[in-house]
Amino acid sequence: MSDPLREPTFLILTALVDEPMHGYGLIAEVDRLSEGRVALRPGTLYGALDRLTDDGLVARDREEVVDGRLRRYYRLTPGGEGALRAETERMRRHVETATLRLQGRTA
Amino acid sequence: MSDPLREPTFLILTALVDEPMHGYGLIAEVDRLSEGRVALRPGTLYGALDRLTDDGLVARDREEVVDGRLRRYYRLTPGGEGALRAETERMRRHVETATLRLQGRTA
DNA sequence: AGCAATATATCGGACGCGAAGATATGCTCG
DNA sequence: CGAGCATATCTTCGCGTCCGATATATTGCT
Repeated sequence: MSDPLREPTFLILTALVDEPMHGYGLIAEVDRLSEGRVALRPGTLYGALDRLTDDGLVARDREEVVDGRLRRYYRLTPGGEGALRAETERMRRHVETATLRLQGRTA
Repeated sequence: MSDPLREPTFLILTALVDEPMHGYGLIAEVDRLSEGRVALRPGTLYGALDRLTDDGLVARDREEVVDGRLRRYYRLTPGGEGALRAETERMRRHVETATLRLQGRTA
């Protein structure tokens, strides 16, 4: 398999599951998804979107101009959804493993 | 809070929950914990142990010589256990969030 | 008029990981 | 008995992702 996704990348993909979003909108959505814990920075965001586009996990969607400002939308590709599912499952296993170990805490 | 732990680091801490282990032993234990999915490399392992020691998440334990070879043991510190618990909880939230989104998949 | 918010983008540095290799010892099997 | 493999630690170098900072442009709000 591939490398684990880092936290910002994981949350970007998660945010795009429901519907296409534009970059700046993702900042607010990731903030919401993470309950204020993850504040996406521009450098991280746009770098990640370029990379994910190159890797085929997201794709450029429509463009809109609202209030004279360009919004560039991105959507999750099937490959991106698959990657997110795989990553979620990987994390789920690790959480399970660690939780079990931390419960049986006697040594 | 602090930065997320990367996968190898997370598994090293998890492996040390039960009892102190030496570096080379951790390679086998992480392999087992991850069901063969994560093969810890020497560069990653010893780099991580030095870093985690500096950060106070693990500490040097006893040293043994077995068959003429030195074994340098490390143990999880209270701070290390706390960091592992926090990280596990963080991942658990992300897994939950992503799982919910992926389930309600209609768009 | 001026400042915050919206929206995109780029650049440099930090940091963890992986690949590769160096070094040393002892066990095993042909 | 000798060669190779497993055990055990450690270092160096490059890469990828993220962050901090900065740049630029437009509109809304006070």
